[in-house]
Amino acid sequence: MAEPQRSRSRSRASSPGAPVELDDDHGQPGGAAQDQEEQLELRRGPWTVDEDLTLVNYIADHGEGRWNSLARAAGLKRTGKSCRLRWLNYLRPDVKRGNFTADEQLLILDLHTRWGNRWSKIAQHLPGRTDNEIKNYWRTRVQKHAKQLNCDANSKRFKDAMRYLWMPHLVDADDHRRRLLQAAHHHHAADVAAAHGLSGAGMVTSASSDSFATTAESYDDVGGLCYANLLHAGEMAAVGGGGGCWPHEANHQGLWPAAADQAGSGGQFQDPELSGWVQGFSEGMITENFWALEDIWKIQ
DNA sequence: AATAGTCGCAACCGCCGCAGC
DNA sequence: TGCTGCGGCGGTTGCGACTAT
Repeated sequence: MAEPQRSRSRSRASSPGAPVELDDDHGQPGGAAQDQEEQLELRRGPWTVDEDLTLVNYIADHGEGRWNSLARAAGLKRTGKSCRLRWLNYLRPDVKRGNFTADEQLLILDLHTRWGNRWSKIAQHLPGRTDNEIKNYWRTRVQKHAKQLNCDANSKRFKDAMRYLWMPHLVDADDHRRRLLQAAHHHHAADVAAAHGLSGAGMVTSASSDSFATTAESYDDVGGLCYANLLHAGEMAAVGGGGGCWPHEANHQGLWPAAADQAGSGGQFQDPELSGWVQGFSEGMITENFWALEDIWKIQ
């Protein structure tokens, strides 16, 4: 799928943010002299705070769309494309920042297995995440690990490793985290209830530590929603055709073999070259803090 | 403390498809 | 039907931040 690299000049190498002459952008036709004058003024490179404010305020007043005319009307010396990208990837109020949760990682792996590099399509299933962010995640994290395994990220071998090792453990991590959360909630509820001489049943409390609070927020806000998206059978059927082979779904139906089983005899994952890695993977995963992607791979 | 190497992210690029004329 | 402009997409890369030596 990798497209051959196209030769091009990279203007960003010279003085970021400085006005430069556009050499190509069919959104900027080079016909009229006035247009050429405007093109000479166009900026590239990192956005300034003032530019961000201008764009945000303009969109707040007038809404999105018609990016080229928006850029001109707002007085931004940027291409419409640049404005659109900045808004969608960074300024949009619902854009979510920070590390991907285990849920999100799992979802990305799932959807990439199914759709390949259809980043925008994948992003539609991760609320608040942009295709650019997902693409970056894949290229920097996932492909790095594929490289560590000496296989291509798009190869069957790596996909098998993902399907039978990585994804099950991410699910385990979520289950583990869910249990911890429940325990934390229950524990806290019980404490409060005891203090008030009440039964803890049915009480809704916040987690009792910062880490739990963070985890709870990310899980409830993101993971639950993602799972809800994923586990709608109708959607899955529409998405893939034959949803029965859907690893995530199968796992939740109790049909998905555990990684340890795969590492041993009789599993579907029997790549001899990865057997050592698999063994280490299986033996090293029983820890308290194993939902970070990096942790999963560190044990190799 | 200085330097080299690596990583992650923001932003750019060209290509493609669609809509309007 | 062909042309033009635009929005969207996936691929790529420059650069700052971080880490290792």
